Amino acid sequence: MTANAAIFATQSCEICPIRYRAVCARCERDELAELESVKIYRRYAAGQTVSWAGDRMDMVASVVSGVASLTQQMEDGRTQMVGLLLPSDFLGRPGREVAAYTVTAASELLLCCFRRKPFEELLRSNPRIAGRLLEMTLDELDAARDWLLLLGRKSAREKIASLLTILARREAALNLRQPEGRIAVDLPLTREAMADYLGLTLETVSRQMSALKRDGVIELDGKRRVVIPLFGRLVSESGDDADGGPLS
Amino acid sequence: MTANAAIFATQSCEICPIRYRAVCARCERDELAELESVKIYRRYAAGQTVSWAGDRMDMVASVVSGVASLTQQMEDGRTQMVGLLLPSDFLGRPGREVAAYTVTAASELLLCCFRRKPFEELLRSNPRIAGRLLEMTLDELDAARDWLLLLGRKSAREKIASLLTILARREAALNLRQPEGRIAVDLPLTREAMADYLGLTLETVSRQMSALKRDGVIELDGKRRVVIPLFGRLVSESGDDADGGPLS
DNA sequence: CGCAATATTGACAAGCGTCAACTTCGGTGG
DNA sequence: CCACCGAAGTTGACGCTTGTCAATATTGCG
Repeated sequence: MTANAAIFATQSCEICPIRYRAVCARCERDELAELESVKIYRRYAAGQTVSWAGDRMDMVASVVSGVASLTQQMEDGRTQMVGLLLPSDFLGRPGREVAAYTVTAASELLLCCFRRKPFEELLRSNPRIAGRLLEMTLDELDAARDWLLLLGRKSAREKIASLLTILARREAALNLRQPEGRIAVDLPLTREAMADYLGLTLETVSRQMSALKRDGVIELDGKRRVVIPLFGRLVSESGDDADGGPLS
Repeated sequence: MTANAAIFATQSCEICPIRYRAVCARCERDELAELESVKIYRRYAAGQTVSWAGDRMDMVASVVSGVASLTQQMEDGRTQMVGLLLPSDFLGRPGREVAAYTVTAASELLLCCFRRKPFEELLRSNPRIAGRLLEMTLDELDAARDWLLLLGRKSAREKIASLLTILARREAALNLRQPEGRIAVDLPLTREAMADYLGLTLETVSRQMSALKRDGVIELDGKRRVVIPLFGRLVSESGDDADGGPLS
């Protein structure tokens, strides 16, 4: 992780907003105390790069608040987002020296960082942390597989509807609710970042957002806030079957 | 895992072809003996379904030989492959009751199966198995992220070249070699399965295979064997930068 | 040898990308 | 408080890549 990140004073794990969803979720009080002594908070401004593909990676981290994106680039500049990290998600790969992807703060971002080597030691010694990381990695793999379906088989309109559905579900999950009826969703991504997520151009994203608005599926409140008058309607536009699954 | 699979006699783990790559790779002799007493081999014919999305999943398994595919389907029938499991890959998700994807034998397939519940107990008690599974899951997540780039940003021609490159690398890895110069690769997939992997139609796959042949990038020896006169040429057609990485 | 499954090829159309002009937003400084 | 400016977003015209539908060829198996 590179410089320019503001470093903040350590705060108590007990009152941490991601206490029960992050990699430390299963830890007991005494284990938290151990983590607390070695963690470092880092804050990044929207748009700032957290680390470049190819950089040495000496840290792993949890996203405390904000949104980070992982992206991959081809030589000619074509860009694909390959990870969208929301609060409680884990960043970094134990056992890897060199970052495989570029990490960018999509919005203001707060990370809870650990030095990689000591964290790897914890993974070996603490089955609660190792088990939770395995579970989170399996969840991420499932999410990646849904993303494969989105990229490989969905139309531009379905892709947009799917992304809005995902964001609505994650936002609702933080409030321990199911999304339904009329809801508002924050869009922490620019049109270009949405395009990189969806394998589209930003022009196509813009056109399909306009089309969904014209058809009454969404309303725009500024550029970065979307109101969904009827959540079920959006889901049916996404091409997925209704429920959203009993997963997680 | 459903019926119709032939069940074979237990064979020694010591001489297993995937001994040093599978989930059991780090186990010691005595641990292998424990696994040996509970494993069951199952064999499936090409085209046979191993398990349907939504089925109860009471087993997990390692692919011993052959190829299995994981696929996801939309209500209207659009199909996307979301996993291609080759020898040593792990099948199933500890902690999940119900299969999320349909598993099909793409070629003749031999699985080394364990009942899920006892395997979950092993994960808790045996850090060698848990650690290896975490490592394999992280590798799969990386592979899925490369796949996202392929689906989101590559042309049909680049997609085909990428798939052939992946298969060549995996086949070479089994023989502990680096692919280079003139090599032959088995194609364990039909044109339709290739299309499902690549997010294309089978017609586009067929056309691009013909184009690569016309341009001298590949030669066809029957439908299911591809000769690559110059591996580097194929890689440059794939859109990836040369090396293929020091990964794994 | 014949049939069904698999693969190839062609003609055409649709969806999305490209290039370009224009508009809106949001923050800064006068 | 408002005017200005650059960044972000929208819209239009057009063309290319890939999908669709259909006919034909090839393969492998009984």
